Amino acid sequence: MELLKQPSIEEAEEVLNRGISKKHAIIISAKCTARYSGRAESFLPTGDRIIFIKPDTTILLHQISGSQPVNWMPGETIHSIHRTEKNLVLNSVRGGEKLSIELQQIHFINSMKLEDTEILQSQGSEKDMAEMIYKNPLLIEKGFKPFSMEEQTKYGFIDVFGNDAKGNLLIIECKRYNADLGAVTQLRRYVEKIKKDKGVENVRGIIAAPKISPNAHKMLHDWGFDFRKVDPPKFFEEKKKKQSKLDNF
Amino acid sequence: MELLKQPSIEEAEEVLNRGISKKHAIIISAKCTARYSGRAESFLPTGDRIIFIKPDTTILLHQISGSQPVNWMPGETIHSIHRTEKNLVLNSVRGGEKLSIELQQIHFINSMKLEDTEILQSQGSEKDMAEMIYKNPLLIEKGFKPFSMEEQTKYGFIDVFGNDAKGNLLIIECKRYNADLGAVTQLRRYVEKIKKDKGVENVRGIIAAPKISPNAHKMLHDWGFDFRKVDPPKFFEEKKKKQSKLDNF
DNA sequence: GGGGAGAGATGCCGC
DNA sequence: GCGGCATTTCTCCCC
Repeated sequence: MELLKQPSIEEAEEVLNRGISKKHAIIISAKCTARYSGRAESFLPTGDRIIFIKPDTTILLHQISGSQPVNWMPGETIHSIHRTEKNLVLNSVRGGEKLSIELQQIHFINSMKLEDTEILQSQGSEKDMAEMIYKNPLLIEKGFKPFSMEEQTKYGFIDVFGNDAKGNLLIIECKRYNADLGAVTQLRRYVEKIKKDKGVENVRGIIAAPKISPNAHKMLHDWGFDFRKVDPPKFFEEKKKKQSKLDNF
Repeated sequence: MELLKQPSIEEAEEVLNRGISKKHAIIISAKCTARYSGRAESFLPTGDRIIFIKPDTTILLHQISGSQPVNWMPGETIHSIHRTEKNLVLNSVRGGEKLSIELQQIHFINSMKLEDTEILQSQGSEKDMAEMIYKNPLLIEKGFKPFSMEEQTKYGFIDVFGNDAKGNLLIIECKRYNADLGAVTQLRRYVEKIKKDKGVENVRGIIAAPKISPNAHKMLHDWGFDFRKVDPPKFFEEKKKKQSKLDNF
Protein backbone atom coordinates (compact mmCIF):
# COMPACT_ATOMS: atom_id res chain seq x y z
CA MET A 1 0.00 0.00 0.00
CA GLU A 2 1.26 3.45 -0.91
CA LEU A 3 -0.36 6.32 0.93
CA LEU A 4 0.99 9.85 0.48
CA LYS A 5 -0.24 13.07 2.06
CA GLN A 6 0.23 16.22 -0.05
CA PRO A 7 2.60 14.48 -2.47
CA SER A 8 4.75 16.36 -4.97
CA ILE A 9 3.83 16.09 -8.64
CA GLU A 10 6.72 13.69 -9.17
CA GLU A 11 5.65 11.44 -6.31
CA ALA A 12 2.01 11.42 -7.40
CA GLU A 13 2.99 10.64 -10.99
CA GLU A 14 5.03 7.66 -9.88
CA VAL A 15 2.32 6.28 -7.60
CA LEU A 16 -0.29 6.68 -10.34
CA ASN A 17 1.77 4.98 -13.04
CA ARG A 18 2.78 2.17 -10.75
CA GLY A 19 -0.77 1.71 -9.42
CA ILE A 20 -2.34 1.59 -12.87
CA SER A 21 0.14 -0.96 -14.20
CA LYS A 22 -0.28 -3.11 -11.08
CA LYS A 23 -4.09 -2.95 -11.27
CA HIS A 24 -4.35 -1.33 -7.89
CA ALA A 25 -7.35 0.52 -6.56
CA ILE A 26 -6.31 4.19 -6.57
CA ILE A 27 -7.97 6.95 -4.62
CA ILE A 28 -7.07 10.59 -4.95
CA SER A 29 -8.43 13.58 -3.13
CA ALA A 30 -7.53 16.66 -5.13
CA LYS A 31 -8.38 20.11 -6.32
CA CYS A 32 -8.96 19.63 -10.05
CA THR A 33 -10.78 20.51 -13.26
CA ALA A 34 -12.36 17.97 -15.63
CA ARG A 35 -13.24 17.88 -19.30
CA TYR A 36 -15.30 15.17 -20.97
CA SER A 37 -15.92 14.65 -24.65
CA GLY A 38 -17.77 11.74 -26.22
CA ARG A 39 -21.46 10.99 -25.81
CA ALA A 40 -21.74 14.66 -24.77
CA GLU A 41 -19.34 17.47 -23.90
CA SER A 42 -18.74 18.87 -20.44
CA PHE A 43 -16.44 21.00 -18.35
CA LEU A 44 -16.13 21.17 -14.58
CA PRO A 45 -14.28 24.18 -13.12
CA THR A 46 -11.88 23.98 -10.19
CA GLY A 47 -12.92 22.37 -6.93
CA ASP A 48 -12.03 19.65 -4.42
CA ARG A 49 -13.10 16.17 -5.52
CA ILE A 50 -12.51 12.49 -5.05
CA ILE A 51 -11.13 10.36 -7.88
CA PHE A 52 -11.39 6.60 -7.81
CA ILE A 53 -9.62 4.40 -10.35
CA LYS A 54 -10.58 0.73 -10.12
CA PRO A 55 -8.48 -2.29 -11.09
CA ASP A 56 -10.90 -2.93 -14.01
CA THR A 57 -9.96 0.58 -15.35
CA THR A 58 -13.28 2.15 -14.34
CA ILE A 59 -12.71 5.75 -13.24
CA LEU A 60 -15.12 7.81 -11.14
CA LEU A 61 -14.95 11.50 -10.29
CA HIS A 62 -17.15 12.46 -7.35
CA GLN A 63 -18.14 15.87 -6.11
CA ILE A 64 -18.98 16.40 -2.43
CA SER A 65 -22.71 15.87 -2.91
CA GLY A 66 -25.00 13.56 -4.83
CA SER A 67 -24.83 9.83 -5.26
CA GLN A 68 -23.81 9.93 -8.91
CA PRO A 69 -20.28 10.65 -10.15
CA VAL A 70 -20.01 13.98 -11.96
CA ASN A 71 -17.72 12.41 -14.56
CA TRP A 72 -16.71 8.83 -15.16
CA MET A 73 -15.50 6.23 -17.60
CA PRO A 74 -16.62 2.60 -17.49
CA GLY A 75 -14.31 -0.40 -17.91
CA GLU A 76 -11.99 -0.99 -20.88
CA THR A 77 -10.53 2.48 -20.52
CA ILE A 78 -6.86 3.36 -21.06
CA HIS A 79 -5.37 5.79 -18.58
CA SER A 80 -2.25 7.86 -19.10
CA ILE A 81 -0.47 10.48 -17.03
CA HIS A 82 0.98 13.67 -18.44
CA ARG A 83 2.62 16.77 -17.05
CA THR A 84 1.84 20.37 -17.76
CA GLU A 85 4.18 23.07 -16.55
CA LYS A 86 2.65 23.07 -13.08
CA ASN A 87 0.14 20.23 -12.90
CA LEU A 88 -0.52 16.57 -13.46
CA VAL A 89 -3.09 15.52 -16.07
CA LEU A 90 -4.87 12.18 -16.02
CA ASN A 91 -6.26 11.24 -19.43
CA SER A 92 -8.73 8.37 -19.76
CA VAL A 93 -9.69 7.20 -23.24
CA ARG A 94 -12.23 4.65 -24.43
CA GLY A 95 -13.37 4.51 -28.07
CA GLY A 96 -14.47 7.99 -29.06
CA GLU A 97 -14.73 9.10 -25.45
CA LYS A 98 -12.16 10.99 -23.43
CA LEU A 99 -12.04 12.22 -19.86
CA SER A 100 -9.25 14.57 -18.88
CA ILE A 101 -8.67 15.52 -15.25
CA GLU A 102 -6.12 18.18 -14.39
CA LEU A 103 -4.87 17.81 -10.82
CA GLN A 104 -4.00 21.19 -9.35
CA GLN A 105 -3.41 20.22 -5.77
CA ILE A 106 -3.33 16.69 -4.42
CA HIS A 107 -4.52 16.32 -0.82
CA PHE A 108 -3.68 12.65 -0.70
CA ILE A 109 -3.20 9.66 -2.94
CA ASN A 110 -3.61 6.03 -2.08
CA SER A 111 -2.79 3.03 -4.22
CA MET A 112 -3.32 -0.50 -3.03
CA LYS A 113 -4.17 -4.04 -4.02
CA LEU A 114 -7.68 -4.97 -2.89
CA GLU A 115 -9.04 -8.50 -2.69
CA ASP A 116 -12.72 -9.17 -3.32
CA THR A 117 -14.29 -12.22 -4.92
CA GLU A 118 -17.79 -11.87 -3.48
CA ILE A 119 -20.92 -10.82 -5.30
CA LEU A 120 -24.03 -9.25 -3.85
CA GLN A 121 -26.81 -11.58 -2.75
CA SER A 122 -30.02 -9.73 -3.44
CA GLN A 123 -33.75 -10.33 -3.12
CA GLY A 124 -36.85 -8.34 -3.91
CA SER A 125 -36.42 -7.59 -7.61
CA GLU A 126 -39.28 -7.39 -10.08
CA LYS A 127 -38.51 -10.96 -11.07
CA ASP A 128 -39.00 -12.07 -7.46
CA MET A 129 -42.31 -10.24 -7.51
CA ALA A 130 -43.40 -12.08 -10.67
CA GLU A 131 -42.41 -15.34 -9.01
CA MET A 132 -44.45 -14.48 -5.94
CA ILE A 133 -47.53 -13.85 -8.09
CA TYR A 134 -46.89 -17.01 -10.08
CA LYS A 135 -46.93 -19.02 -6.85
CA ASN A 136 -49.81 -17.07 -5.27
CA PRO A 137 -52.21 -16.30 -8.14
CA LEU A 138 -54.86 -15.22 -5.62
CA LEU A 139 -52.85 -12.01 -5.27
CA ILE A 140 -54.37 -11.15 -8.67
CA GLU A 141 -57.80 -12.74 -8.54
CA LYS A 142 -59.75 -15.91 -7.87
CA GLY A 143 -59.46 -18.43 -10.68
CA PHE A 144 -56.26 -16.98 -12.17
CA LYS A 145 -54.09 -19.81 -13.51
CA PRO A 146 -50.62 -18.60 -14.51
CA PHE A 147 -48.83 -20.85 -16.99
CA SER A 148 -45.63 -18.98 -17.81
CA MET A 149 -43.14 -16.42 -16.53
CA GLU A 150 -40.80 -14.13 -18.48
CA GLU A 151 -42.50 -15.17 -21.74
CA GLN A 152 -40.43 -13.83 -24.61
CA THR A 153 -42.02 -11.86 -27.42
CA LYS A 154 -40.28 -9.72 -29.99
CA TYR A 155 -41.97 -6.71 -28.46
CA GLY A 156 -40.64 -7.45 -24.98
CA PHE A 157 -41.17 -10.12 -22.36
CA ILE A 158 -44.27 -10.72 -20.30
CA ASP A 159 -43.82 -10.96 -16.52
CA VAL A 160 -46.66 -13.42 -15.80
CA PHE A 161 -48.96 -15.00 -18.38
CA GLY A 162 -52.01 -17.18 -17.74
CA ASN A 163 -55.77 -17.73 -17.95
CA ASP A 164 -58.49 -16.16 -15.85
CA ALA A 165 -61.49 -18.00 -14.40
CA LYS A 166 -63.47 -17.52 -17.64
CA GLY A 167 -60.67 -18.82 -19.85
CA ASN A 168 -59.51 -15.43 -21.14
CA LEU A 169 -55.79 -14.94 -21.60
CA LEU A 170 -54.41 -12.73 -18.84
CA ILE A 171 -51.17 -10.75 -19.00
CA ILE A 172 -49.64 -9.37 -15.80
CA GLU A 173 -47.10 -6.56 -15.84
CA CYS A 174 -45.35 -6.16 -12.47
CA LYS A 175 -43.83 -2.97 -11.14
CA ARG A 176 -42.05 -3.02 -7.81
CA TYR A 177 -42.79 0.62 -7.14
CA ASN A 178 -45.08 3.20 -8.70
CA ALA A 179 -46.60 2.14 -12.04
CA ASP A 180 -46.38 5.00 -14.56
CA LEU A 181 -47.53 5.75 -18.10
CA GLY A 182 -44.66 3.69 -19.46
CA ALA A 183 -45.91 0.64 -17.58
CA VAL A 184 -49.35 1.03 -19.19
CA THR A 185 -47.99 1.39 -22.73
CA GLN A 186 -45.75 -1.60 -22.07
CA LEU A 187 -48.75 -3.72 -21.04
CA ARG A 188 -50.74 -2.44 -24.00
CA ARG A 189 -47.94 -3.46 -26.35
CA TYR A 190 -47.93 -7.03 -25.01
CA VAL A 191 -51.72 -7.37 -25.14
CA GLU A 192 -51.82 -6.19 -28.75
CA LYS A 193 -48.94 -8.47 -29.70
CA ILE A 194 -50.58 -11.52 -28.16
CA LYS A 195 -53.95 -10.72 -29.72
CA LYS A 196 -52.29 -10.48 -33.14
CA ASP A 197 -49.99 -13.50 -32.73
CA LYS A 198 -52.67 -15.85 -31.42
CA GLY A 199 -55.46 -14.33 -33.49
CA VAL A 200 -57.71 -13.97 -30.44
CA GLU A 201 -59.57 -11.04 -28.91
CA ASN A 202 -60.17 -12.15 -25.33
CA VAL A 203 -56.87 -10.98 -23.86
CA ARG A 204 -56.94 -9.08 -20.56
CA GLY A 205 -54.17 -6.97 -19.07
CA ILE A 206 -53.41 -6.25 -15.43
CA ILE A 207 -50.78 -4.09 -13.77
CA ALA A 208 -49.64 -5.41 -10.39
CA ALA A 209 -47.86 -2.77 -8.30
CA PRO A 210 -48.00 -1.16 -4.86
CA LYS A 211 -49.41 1.99 -6.49
CA ILE A 212 -50.09 3.71 -9.78
CA SER A 213 -50.03 7.35 -10.85
CA PRO A 214 -53.42 9.00 -11.56
CA ASN A 215 -52.73 9.58 -15.25
CA ALA A 216 -51.47 6.04 -15.67
CA HIS A 217 -54.60 4.73 -13.92
CA LYS A 218 -56.81 6.76 -16.25
CA MET A 219 -54.99 5.51 -19.34
CA LEU A 220 -55.15 1.96 -17.97
CA HIS A 221 -58.91 2.29 -17.55
CA ASP A 222 -59.32 3.88 -21.01
CA TRP A 223 -57.73 0.82 -22.49
CA GLY A 224 -59.87 -1.62 -20.51
CA PHE A 225 -57.05 -2.88 -18.31
CA ASP A 226 -57.04 -3.35 -14.55
CA PHE A 227 -54.88 -2.50 -11.56
CA ARG A 228 -54.12 -4.77 -8.60
CA LYS A 229 -52.39 -3.43 -5.53
CA VAL A 230 -49.55 -5.87 -4.83
CA ASP A 231 -46.52 -5.12 -2.65
CA PRO A 232 -43.23 -6.55 -3.88
CA PRO A 233 -41.60 -9.15 -1.63
CA LYS A 234 -39.06 -7.90 0.93
CA PHE A 235 -40.11 -4.30 0.36
CA PHE A 236 -39.61 -2.38 3.59
CA GLU A 237 -39.80 -5.73 5.38
CA GLU A 238 -38.55 -4.30 8.67
CA LYS A 239 -40.96 -1.40 8.55
CA LYS A 240 -43.91 -3.69 7.90
CA LYS A 241 -42.99 -5.96 10.79
CA LYS A 242 -42.81 -2.96 13.06
CA GLN A 243 -46.13 -1.70 11.77
CA SER A 244 -47.94 -5.00 12.25
CA LYS A 245 -46.50 -5.13 15.75
CA LEU A 246 -47.97 -1.72 16.43
CA ASP A 247 -51.24 -2.82 14.84
CA ASN A 248 -51.55 -5.56 17.44
CA PHE A 249 -51.98 -2.98 20.20
CA MET B 1 -7.28 16.53 7.44
CA GLU B 2 -7.06 13.27 9.37
CA LEU B 3 -5.43 10.40 7.55
CA LEU B 4 -4.72 7.16 9.37
CA LYS B 5 -3.11 3.99 8.08
CA GLN B 6 -4.32 0.75 9.68
CA PRO B 7 -6.03 2.58 12.56
CA SER B 8 -7.22 0.80 15.68
CA ILE B 9 -10.96 0.45 16.20
CA GLU B 10 -10.87 3.25 18.74
CA GLU B 11 -9.02 5.60 16.42
CA ALA B 12 -11.31 4.85 13.48
CA GLU B 13 -14.40 5.33 15.61
CA GLU B 14 -13.20 8.75 16.71
CA VAL B 15 -12.32 9.88 13.21
CA LEU B 16 -15.67 8.68 11.89
CA ASN B 17 -17.74 10.37 14.57
CA ARG B 18 -15.79 13.60 14.29
CA GLY B 19 -15.89 13.55 10.47
CA ILE B 20 -19.64 12.95 10.31
CA SER B 21 -20.45 15.73 12.75
CA LYS B 22 -18.13 18.14 10.95
CA LYS B 23 -19.61 17.27 7.54
CA HIS B 24 -16.30 16.06 6.22
CA ALA B 25 -15.80 13.88 3.20
CA ILE B 26 -14.77 10.49 4.61
CA ILE B 27 -13.07 7.73 2.70
CA ILE B 28 -12.40 4.29 4.11
CA SER B 29 -10.65 1.37 2.54
CA ALA B 30 -11.61 -1.73 4.49
CA LYS B 31 -12.39 -5.40 4.59
CA CYS B 32 -16.10 -5.49 5.39
CA THR B 33 -19.53 -7.06 5.03
CA ALA B 34 -22.71 -5.16 4.15
CA ARG B 35 -26.41 -5.67 4.70
CA TYR B 36 -29.13 -3.60 3.09
CA SER B 37 -32.82 -3.65 3.85
CA GLY B 38 -35.43 -1.34 2.39
CA ARG B 39 -36.48 -1.21 -1.26
CA ALA B 40 -34.94 -4.70 -1.47
CA GLU B 41 -32.82 -6.92 0.75
CA SER B 42 -29.19 -7.77 0.19
CA PHE B 43 -26.09 -9.19 1.80
CA LEU B 44 -22.49 -8.85 0.69
CA PRO B 45 -19.97 -11.27 2.22
CA THR B 46 -16.47 -10.27 3.31
CA GLY B 47 -14.13 -8.49 0.93
CA ASP B 48 -11.99 -5.37 0.48
CA ARG B 49 -14.02 -2.32 -0.52
CA ILE B 50 -14.02 1.46 -0.61
CA ILE B 51 -16.54 3.42 1.45
CA PHE B 52 -17.25 7.06 0.73
CA ILE B 53 -19.36 9.22 3.01
CA LYS B 54 -20.15 12.65 1.59
CA PRO B 55 -20.87 15.87 3.51
CA ASP B 56 -24.51 15.67 2.30
CA THR B 57 -24.77 12.25 4.09
CA THR B 58 -24.72 10.24 0.86
CA ILE B 59 -22.88 6.97 1.42
CA LEU B 60 -21.40 4.77 -1.32
CA LEU B 61 -19.89 1.32 -1.03
CA HIS B 62 -17.79 0.34 -4.03
CA GLN B 63 -16.38 -3.00 -4.99
CA ILE B 64 -13.20 -3.20 -7.07
CA SER B 65 -15.04 -3.41 -10.38
CA GLY B 66 -18.01 -1.81 -12.07
CA SER B 67 -19.05 1.81 -12.22
CA GLN B 68 -22.02 1.44 -9.90
CA PRO B 69 -21.76 1.18 -6.11
CA VAL B 70 -22.74 -2.24 -4.76
CA ASN B 71 -24.59 -0.63 -1.86
CA TRP B 72 -25.47 2.99 -1.17
CA MET B 73 -27.78 5.44 0.52
CA PRO B 74 -28.73 8.77 -1.02
CA GLY B 75 -28.80 12.08 0.89
CA GLU B 76 -30.81 12.75 4.08
CA THR B 77 -29.34 9.68 5.73
CA ILE B 78 -28.42 9.42 9.40
CA HIS B 79 -25.17 7.62 10.15
CA SER B 80 -24.18 6.11 13.48
CA ILE B 81 -21.19 4.12 14.67
CA HIS B 82 -21.41 1.10 16.93
CA ARG B 83 -19.01 -1.48 18.30
CA THR B 84 -19.29 -5.22 18.30
CA GLU B 85 -16.87 -7.30 20.33
CA LYS B 86 -14.21 -7.12 17.64
CA ASN B 87 -15.43 -4.78 14.92
CA LEU B 88 -16.83 -1.39 14.06
CA VAL B 89 -20.31 -1.16 12.53
CA LEU B 90 -21.49 1.79 10.46
CA ASN B 91 -25.29 2.04 10.35
CA SER B 92 -26.97 4.35 7.85
CA VAL B 93 -30.71 4.88 8.13
CA ARG B 94 -33.16 6.78 5.93
CA GLY B 95 -36.91 6.27 6.20
CA GLY B 96 -37.56 2.53 6.03
CA GLU B 97 -34.14 1.85 4.55
CA LYS B 98 -31.06 0.71 6.39
CA LEU B 99 -27.51 -0.03 5.31
CA SER B 100 -25.21 -1.70 7.80
CA ILE B 101 -21.51 -2.07 7.10
CA GLU B 102 -19.34 -4.09 9.45
CA LEU B 103 -15.71 -3.06 9.21
CA GLN B 104 -13.45 -6.02 9.88
CA GLN B 105 -10.12 -4.53 8.98
CA ILE B 106 -9.49 -0.91 8.10
CA HIS B 107 -6.67 -0.32 5.61
CA PHE B 108 -6.92 3.44 5.88
CA ILE B 109 -9.36 6.14 6.80
CA ASN B 110 -9.37 9.74 5.64
CA SER B 111 -11.59 12.54 6.83
CA MET B 112 -11.32 16.03 5.47
CA LYS B 113 -13.16 19.21 4.61
CA LEU B 114 -13.53 19.61 0.85
CA GLU B 115 -14.47 22.84 -0.91
CA ASP B 116 -16.45 22.76 -4.13
CA THR B 117 -19.04 25.24 -5.34
CA GLU B 118 -18.88 24.46 -9.05
CA ILE B 119 -21.45 22.65 -11.14
CA LEU B 120 -20.92 20.72 -14.35
CA GLN B 121 -21.30 22.65 -17.59
CA SER B 122 -22.73 20.18 -20.08
CA GLN B 123 -23.85 20.16 -23.68
CA GLY B 124 -25.35 17.57 -25.99
CA SER B 125 -28.45 16.50 -24.08
CA GLU B 126 -31.73 15.54 -25.70
CA LYS B 127 -32.96 19.07 -25.02
CA ASP B 128 -30.03 20.46 -27.02
CA MET B 129 -31.00 18.08 -29.79
CA ALA B 130 -34.59 19.35 -29.76
CA GLU B 131 -33.27 22.91 -29.90
CA MET B 132 -31.07 22.04 -32.87
CA ILE B 133 -34.07 20.65 -34.75
CA TYR B 134 -36.19 23.65 -33.76
CA LYS B 135 -33.61 25.95 -35.30
CA ASN B 136 -32.92 23.71 -38.31
CA PRO B 137 -36.30 22.24 -39.27
CA LEU B 138 -34.82 21.00 -42.56
CA LEU B 139 -33.20 18.24 -40.49
CA ILE B 140 -36.72 16.77 -40.43
CA GLU B 141 -38.15 17.74 -43.81
CA LYS B 142 -38.82 20.57 -46.22
CA GLY B 143 -41.69 22.77 -45.11
CA PHE B 144 -41.62 21.73 -41.46
CA LYS B 145 -42.48 24.73 -39.28
CA PRO B 146 -41.90 24.03 -35.57
CA PHE B 147 -43.88 26.29 -33.23
CA SER B 148 -43.13 24.92 -29.76
CA MET B 149 -40.61 22.99 -27.72
CA GLU B 150 -41.13 20.93 -24.55
CA GLU B 151 -44.92 21.27 -24.95
CA GLN B 152 -46.54 19.99 -21.77
CA THR B 153 -49.38 17.49 -21.90
CA LYS B 154 -50.72 15.43 -19.04
CA TYR B 155 -49.44 12.36 -20.80
CA GLY B 156 -45.89 13.69 -21.08
CA PHE B 157 -44.14 16.51 -22.89
CA ILE B 158 -43.50 16.79 -26.60
CA ASP B 159 -39.92 17.50 -27.70
CA VAL B 160 -40.73 19.51 -30.85
CA PHE B 161 -44.19 20.36 -32.12
CA GLY B 162 -45.15 22.05 -35.40
CA ASN B 163 -46.83 21.90 -38.80
CA ASP B 164 -45.66 20.13 -41.92
CA ALA B 165 -45.79 21.57 -45.46
CA LYS B 166 -49.39 20.40 -45.91
CA GLY B 167 -50.57 21.91 -42.63
CA ASN B 168 -50.74 18.64 -40.67
CA LEU B 169 -49.70 18.76 -37.06
CA LEU B 170 -46.29 17.15 -36.63
CA ILE B 171 -44.88 15.76 -33.39
CA ILE B 172 -41.16 15.02 -33.10
CA GLU B 173 -39.76 12.71 -30.44
CA CYS B 174 -35.97 13.01 -30.14
CA LYS B 175 -33.63 10.31 -28.92
CA ARG B 176 -29.94 11.03 -28.59
CA TYR B 177 -28.98 7.42 -29.13
CA ASN B 178 -30.82 4.32 -30.30
CA ALA B 179 -34.61 4.71 -30.48
CA ASP B 180 -36.35 1.67 -28.98
CA LEU B 181 -39.87 0.33 -28.53
CA GLY B 182 -40.38 2.69 -25.61
CA ALA B 183 -39.69 5.69 -27.86
CA VAL B 184 -42.37 4.52 -30.31
CA THR B 185 -45.02 3.97 -27.62
CA GLN B 186 -44.11 7.37 -26.19
CA LEU B 187 -44.64 9.05 -29.56
CA ARG B 188 -47.87 7.14 -30.06
CA ARG B 189 -49.15 8.35 -26.69
CA TYR B 190 -48.52 11.98 -27.62
CA VAL B 191 -50.11 11.67 -31.06
CA GLU B 192 -53.23 10.08 -29.59
CA LYS B 193 -53.41 12.70 -26.85
CA ILE B 194 -53.16 15.58 -29.31
CA LYS B 195 -55.69 14.01 -31.67
CA LYS B 196 -58.14 13.69 -28.79
CA ASP B 197 -57.42 17.07 -27.19
CA LYS B 198 -57.62 19.05 -30.42
CA GLY B 199 -60.28 16.83 -31.97
CA VAL B 200 -58.31 16.45 -35.18
CA GLU B 201 -57.10 13.46 -37.16
CA ASN B 202 -54.26 14.85 -39.25
CA VAL B 203 -51.48 14.43 -36.68
CA ARG B 204 -48.18 12.94 -37.83
CA GLY B 205 -45.41 11.54 -35.66
CA ILE B 206 -41.69 11.35 -36.32
CA ILE B 207 -38.83 9.90 -34.34
CA ALA B 208 -35.54 11.76 -34.79
CA ALA B 209 -32.53 9.73 -33.67
CA PRO B 210 -29.16 8.53 -34.98
CA LYS B 211 -30.63 5.01 -35.25
CA ILE B 212 -33.60 2.84 -34.39
CA SER B 213 -33.94 -0.83 -33.50
CA PRO B 214 -35.56 -3.10 -36.13
CA ASN B 215 -38.58 -3.95 -33.97
CA ALA B 216 -39.10 -0.32 -33.07
CA HIS B 217 -38.90 0.62 -36.75
CA LYS B 218 -41.49 -2.01 -37.63
CA MET B 219 -43.84 -0.85 -34.88
CA LEU B 220 -43.27 2.76 -35.98
CA HIS B 221 -44.24 1.83 -39.53
CA ASP B 222 -47.26 -0.18 -38.36
CA TRP B 223 -48.54 2.95 -36.66
CA GLY B 224 -47.96 5.16 -39.68
CA PHE B 225 -45.11 7.12 -38.12
CA ASP B 226 -41.76 8.01 -39.65
CA PHE B 227 -38.08 7.89 -38.75
CA ARG B 228 -35.47 10.58 -39.49
CA LYS B 229 -31.79 9.91 -38.97
CA VAL B 230 -30.50 12.86 -36.93
CA ASP B 231 -27.26 12.90 -34.95
CA PRO B 232 -27.37 14.71 -31.61
CA PRO B 233 -25.15 17.78 -31.30
CA LYS B 234 -21.66 17.28 -29.80
CA PHE B 235 -21.93 13.52 -30.09
CA PHE B 236 -18.45 12.14 -30.64
CA GLU B 237 -17.48 15.56 -31.93
CA GLU B 238 -13.78 14.72 -31.93
CA LYS B 239 -14.33 11.44 -33.70
CA LYS B 240 -16.40 13.05 -36.41
CA LYS B 241 -13.80 15.74 -37.02
CA LYS B 242 -11.18 13.06 -37.40
CA GLN B 243 -13.43 11.09 -39.74
CA SER B 244 -14.21 14.06 -41.97
CA LYS B 245 -10.49 14.80 -42.06
CA LEU B 246 -9.89 11.25 -43.27
CA ASP B 247 -12.73 11.62 -45.77
CA ASN B 248 -10.88 14.50 -47.38
CA PHE B 249 -8.15 12.17 -48.58
C1' DG C 1 -44.32 17.01 -3.26
C1' DG C 2 -45.84 14.11 -7.09
C1' DG C 3 -45.69 13.19 -11.97
C1' DG C 4 -43.14 12.54 -16.12
C1' DA C 5 -38.97 11.63 -18.58
C1' DG C 6 -33.84 11.94 -19.53
C1' DA C 7 -29.12 10.03 -18.46
C1' DG C 8 -22.45 10.37 -21.23
C1' DA C 9 -27.37 6.32 -17.59
C1' DT C 10 -25.40 1.05 -16.06
C1' DG C 11 -26.20 -3.82 -15.74
C1' DC C 12 -28.49 -8.19 -16.77
C1' DC C 13 -30.19 -11.63 -19.58
C1' DG C 14 -31.67 -13.79 -23.91
C1' DC C 15 -31.30 -14.50 -28.76
C1' DG D 1 -23.11 -8.11 -30.28
C1' DC D 2 -27.77 -6.17 -30.23
C1' DG D 3 -32.31 -5.91 -28.21
C1' DG D 4 -35.31 -5.22 -24.51
C1' DC D 5 -35.81 -3.81 -19.93
C1' DA D 6 -35.06 -3.39 -14.69
C1' DT D 7 -32.58 -0.45 -11.33
C1' DT D 8 -32.56 0.23 -3.78
C1' DT D 9 -31.91 3.60 -10.50
C1' DC D 10 -30.75 9.15 -9.75
C1' DT D 11 -31.67 13.67 -11.28
C1' DC D 12 -34.04 17.45 -13.22
C1' DC D 13 -38.02 20.14 -14.38
C1' DC D 14 -42.68 21.45 -14.26
C1' DC D 15 -47.18 21.49 -12.34
